[in-house]
Formats: sequence, structure tokens, C-alpha cells
Amino acid sequence: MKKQFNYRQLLGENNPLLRFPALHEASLDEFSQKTYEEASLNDILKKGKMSKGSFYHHFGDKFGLYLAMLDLILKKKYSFFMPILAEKSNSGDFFGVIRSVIQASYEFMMVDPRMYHLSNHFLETDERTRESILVYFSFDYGQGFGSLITSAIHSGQIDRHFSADFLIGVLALFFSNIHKLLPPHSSSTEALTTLDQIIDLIQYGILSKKGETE
Amino acid sequence: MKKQFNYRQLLGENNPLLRFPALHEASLDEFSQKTYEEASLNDILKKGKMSKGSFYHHFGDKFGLYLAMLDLILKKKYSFFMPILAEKSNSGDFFGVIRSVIQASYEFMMVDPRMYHLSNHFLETDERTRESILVYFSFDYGQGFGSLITSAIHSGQIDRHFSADFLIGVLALFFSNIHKLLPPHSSSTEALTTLDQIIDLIQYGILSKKGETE
DNA sequence: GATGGACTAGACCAACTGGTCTAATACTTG
DNA sequence: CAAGTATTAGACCAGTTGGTCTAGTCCATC
Repeated sequence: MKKQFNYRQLLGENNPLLRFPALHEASLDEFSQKTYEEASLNDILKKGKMSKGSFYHHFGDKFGLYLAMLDLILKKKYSFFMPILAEKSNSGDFFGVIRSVIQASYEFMMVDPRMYHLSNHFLETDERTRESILVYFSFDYGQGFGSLITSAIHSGQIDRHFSADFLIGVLALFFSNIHKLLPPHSSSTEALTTLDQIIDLIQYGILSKKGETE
Repeated sequence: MKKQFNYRQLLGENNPLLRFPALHEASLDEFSQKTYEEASLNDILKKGKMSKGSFYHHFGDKFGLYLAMLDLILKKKYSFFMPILAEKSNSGDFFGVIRSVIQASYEFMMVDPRMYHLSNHFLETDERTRESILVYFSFDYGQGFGSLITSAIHSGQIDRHFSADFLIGVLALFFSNIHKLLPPHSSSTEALTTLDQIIDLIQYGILSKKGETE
């Protein structure tokens, strides 16, 4: 009877990655450049200067490492978005909120592109595996957009002929592809004007045009 | 002195995949579901009922197979877009053209989602490897958008404060992510209304609004 | 029928994969 | 100091990877 590893011990302040910064770095490098399957555990251990024995003792297996890493990433990401949503969520200004959110996305990306790509990659994996990972996280990740959009539709800020699901998809698309729209090697001011263009594009597309037929 | 394999013999009407349909199918399945690196040559050969000896004789190596497959895919894709661009390119109606193009994208996707995903995946690989593949193809893939957009800017159909590169990025983003915006299990009429919503979103966002300040 | 090249089958290869196991070491507690 | 537990190192494992190689078959040309 083998005692099986409990992944939950990886999460929170006991996250072993906090005690092994070199391994943490190596994991971010490897997993952000390759698929989960492609990422080489052996290479990570080599770069992170940890032995097989220690690794399997602390993390259980490859999935455990991925989970521990994702825990830190998602918490970091949350720390970028929580203050904004807390502050502006009730302002009633839908486009003001998403402007702030996309700016926060950009800042998160600049702090560590590896985390940005990893969280995007995570959001793009098929729902089944994503669910099997989210089981371990208490906070419900992501869909704050839903309520934001439906209330904006009801308050008449968004043209009614767009469906909420469609708009959620469009926003998610933009937010996880900022890096593809920024000019290469752009300065932060250039980047900000691009972000403004994204918002403008969205806004004048979906804002209900009340005065148009007058 | 080993005689080296010439990849060019894989292209065009001598493409060996045309003679081995089972292998062609197996390749599309495997490469559309996995990364190039993840895709298992052994599995492809097993499913495609071809021996190692035959394979390396006809295709040279894994890259050769990928190249041969991409050749057929890109030609197929071109057959969807060429007639549209030939017919409508000079109409002067920018939004009419991109509406037709996105509908063609959708039809291409419906004919074979594997090809659609593979061509997207190809467009998203880093520029270096993409270049090293494009060497083998004569037709210059993709950037018909550029001239279309600049001429639309000059003719005043697009608001001047959007840069051409930005708009190219936005269009590419939408065109390669149609599948994420369609409602799940959507009928073709549902799909078409979604495509219309995409165009509407783009159009009323970037169309210059001449009458707005009157 | 003989020669020679196109083609095929599959045994084999070194390199690598994630994971297991044992033995030794470090550390805590009595 | 002794006993016991937590941690570590790395040899080892079976399975898979893309690729090579040899031996043989098939088929056209002479």
C-alpha cells in the first residue's frame, strides 16, 4: 500500500517553489517556452539544480510542479486585477473598466512575459484538463467578465444586437493576444497608444449609437 | 559521401502524399492535434500503414512529411481565397472584401478543421522557422492584407488614426480565431450571424464617422 | 533470364522521457 | 549520544523518440 502524494500541500504559503527559487526560475523558463508535454523535467531539474529524489519528494510528479507554478502565477495575476475590479467595478463605466483591465494585462505582461504566456496557455487548454487543474484552486478564475458585460448590456452601454457570449469571446481574444498587436520593441508609451487603439476599436464598434439615425 | 534528400521533390503534383492517402490522413490527424515536436512519427506510420524504410525513402525525414502536408494544405486554402480576391479586390469596397474573406475562412474551416488548425498553427510559429519553411513555397503566403488595408486607409474608408500594422494584426487575430468566437455546435446560419457580428464590430469601430460631429 | 534501380519491411540504435528505488546524509527530538 | 524522520543523490528502469541500415522484393529494361 503506497502512500500517495497530496497535491494540495503544494499550494499557498507552503508552496515548495518558494523555497527553491532556482527551480522556480527553471520551471518558468521551460514551461513558458514549450508545451506541458514537451517541457523536459530532466532539463528543469538540471537547470534548477535539484535531484530526482528531492523533486519527487517535494512535488510528487511533473503535474505537481506545474500546479505549484500555476498557483504562484495565478495569484500574481490576481494581484494585478483585484484592485481594479474592486475600485471600478461599480462605477457603471464599462469601457473605463475594460480600459483599466487591459492596461493591467499589459503591466502584468511586462513584469514577467513568461507568466503572461503561461497563464494564456493555461486558459487555452481544453476545458477538461483545465477543470482538472482548477479543482485545486479555490478562487474561481476568469469569468468576472460575464457579469460586467451583461450589466453593460442592460444599462444600454452596449449595442443590443451583440450577444454576451460573443463579446466575452472577443474580449478574451484581445486580452490574451496583446503581445501580437504591440509594435515590435515598442516603448511603453507606444504600447499605451496601441492599447488605446484596441479600446477605441472595440468601443466605437459595440457602443450603441443613439444619435446615428437622427 | 551521402546523397542528401531534396525536399523540393515533395512539392507539387509529385507530392508523395497523393499516392499514400492513408498516410496523408494519419499525418493530418496527428499534426493537427499535437505540436510538430509532440507529433509521433511512429504513430503516424502505424496509422498510415507505412514502413520506416518506405517513409524515409519517400520523405527524407519528419520535416519532409510536414512540408509535403503543408504544401497540400496551403494550396487548398489558396483555392478558397484566390477567387474572392480576384473578383472583389478592385471593387473598392474594403469591408465587402473582408466580409467575403472571413466567410471563406469559415468555409475552409468547415471543409476540414484539421487543415484550418494546421494553417493557423503554421502562421503562429516563430518567424525564423516559418521562413525556413516558406523557402520551399513559391507563392508569397498571407500578406495580401497589407495593400488592401493601406489602400482602404488612403481612400478614406478607415479612420486615419489606426495604423496599418495594427489593423493587419487585428484582422489576422480574428481570422485565425473564428472557431473561438462561434457558439459551440452552431449551425451554419448561426455561424453566419456570428461572422456578421465580427464584421460589424470591426466596421463600426474603424470606419471613419464623417457625420458624427455635425 | 540477367542486371539494376526503385521500393519495402522491420530489426536495430543512441538519446531521451517521466518515474522508481535504494542508500546515504542531515536534522530534530529524546 | 542515540533513534528516528526528513531530505537528498543519482543509479536505474521500461518505454518512446527520430533515424539508420541491411536484406530482400518488385519491376522495368535489355
